[in-house]
Amino acid sequence: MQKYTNWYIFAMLFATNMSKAERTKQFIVEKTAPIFNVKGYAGTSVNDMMAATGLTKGSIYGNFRNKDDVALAAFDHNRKKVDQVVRREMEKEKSAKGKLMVYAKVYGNFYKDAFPEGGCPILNTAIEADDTHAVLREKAADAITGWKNNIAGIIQKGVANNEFSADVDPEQIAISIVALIEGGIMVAKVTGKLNYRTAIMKSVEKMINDLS
Amino acid sequence: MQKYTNWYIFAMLFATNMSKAERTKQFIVEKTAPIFNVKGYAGTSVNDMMAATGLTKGSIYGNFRNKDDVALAAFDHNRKKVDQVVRREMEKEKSAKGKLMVYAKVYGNFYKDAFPEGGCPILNTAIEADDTHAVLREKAADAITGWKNNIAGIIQKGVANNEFSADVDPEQIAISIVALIEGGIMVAKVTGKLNYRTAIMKSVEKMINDLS
DNA sequence: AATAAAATATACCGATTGGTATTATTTCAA
DNA sequence: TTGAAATAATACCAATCGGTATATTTTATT
Repeated sequence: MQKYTNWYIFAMLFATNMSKAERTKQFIVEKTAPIFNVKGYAGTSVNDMMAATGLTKGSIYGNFRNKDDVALAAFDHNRKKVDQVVRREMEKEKSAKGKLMVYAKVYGNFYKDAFPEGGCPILNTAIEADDTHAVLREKAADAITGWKNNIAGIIQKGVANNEFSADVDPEQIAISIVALIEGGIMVAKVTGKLNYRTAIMKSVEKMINDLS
Repeated sequence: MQKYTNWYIFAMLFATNMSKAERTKQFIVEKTAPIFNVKGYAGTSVNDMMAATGLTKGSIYGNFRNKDDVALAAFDHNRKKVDQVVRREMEKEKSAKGKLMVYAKVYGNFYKDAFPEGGCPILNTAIEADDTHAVLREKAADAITGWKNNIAGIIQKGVANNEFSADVDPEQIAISIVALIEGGIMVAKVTGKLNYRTAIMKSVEKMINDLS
């Protein structure tokens, strides 16, 4: 009579539930992520989220506990979007210098679609959250440190195979490249001047070239 | 009978009015400026402004048309605060290199009181306002460009008296120094790591040293 | 097709938002 | 000291805030 064990039924229900829930959750995140990146956390209202998704409060709050949860997921989503482009472009490069130059290219806006609306989510989140939202601030800080470690690792490999000179300080250069790029994004975005961006990216390239 | 002409009475009343009004306006700006710099424009409420000043709405709205006006004045105030420290320190320096190094020193946090609570107001305002508040965005953009011009002018003088080599591009270096410093402030603030800040400021110094 | 559950919509909540009109108080010249 | 103007405090406004409880519709399983 009983075709399925209780365990199986439970598992299927659970799995179905999860996959559907995850689908709508993903939908909400995708639609709200650019808004959080443009208006910021404090500037984005639940009404904005409803307008962006076409869903009602009940639907949104059925999938997320509160605005915070959506904002956190939206940041992760925005970050992943940039990361994917960087990783994809970096795989094409063999040399350490080539890999480092990917950052200058991606953040120098040669790949416009790399960034979500509103610019670099790490930068935006760092500035808004550093004094007001501990969890978001730590997420932004982790992103910075991870990025720095990534660059430092590439530099170290370049030193190891004599592509770069031995007396460079990988950590110092790595965090400086991060700062220069992020500062460049801010400057270029707020002034809207393309030549500012290209000038700063030239400095990034010089910083990389000075390694060898 | 009439000791004073109508014009004189009007002038005195006007002057008195202005000076008193300016005093309370100044008070409101001074007290709210750090809050705008920490919480941002969208994150700062009229209640916050009342709490910071100890004044009521009637008093605040009697001196400012709306929240916008206070925010604009607060930005100018915060900017001036940083500018004053920079200018004061720069007067002590004679050489072009010495003058440029002032930025590394001031923004490298050797003068902690130079910045209002919340960090660099130009950076904070640029990030929040670039997509949401045209007037504030332009103020931030003007600050960036003015700062860049200031640095470029110093470099040009350094080139003119052979302190720097003739083949440097003052504009390119100037905007890059701005970007590196602002990016450095963001990185240092969000991570809280002092060694990040010192590493980045070392790169600023290198950028300046490379001029000669 | 029936049913249970999951997803979404509706309607509402108290609190807070930015802002205003009015009243009370302070300031200051005459 | 007084009277008028300047300033600040009070009380109130509609709108919106983030969030919740309940009702309705969709979805999936047997």
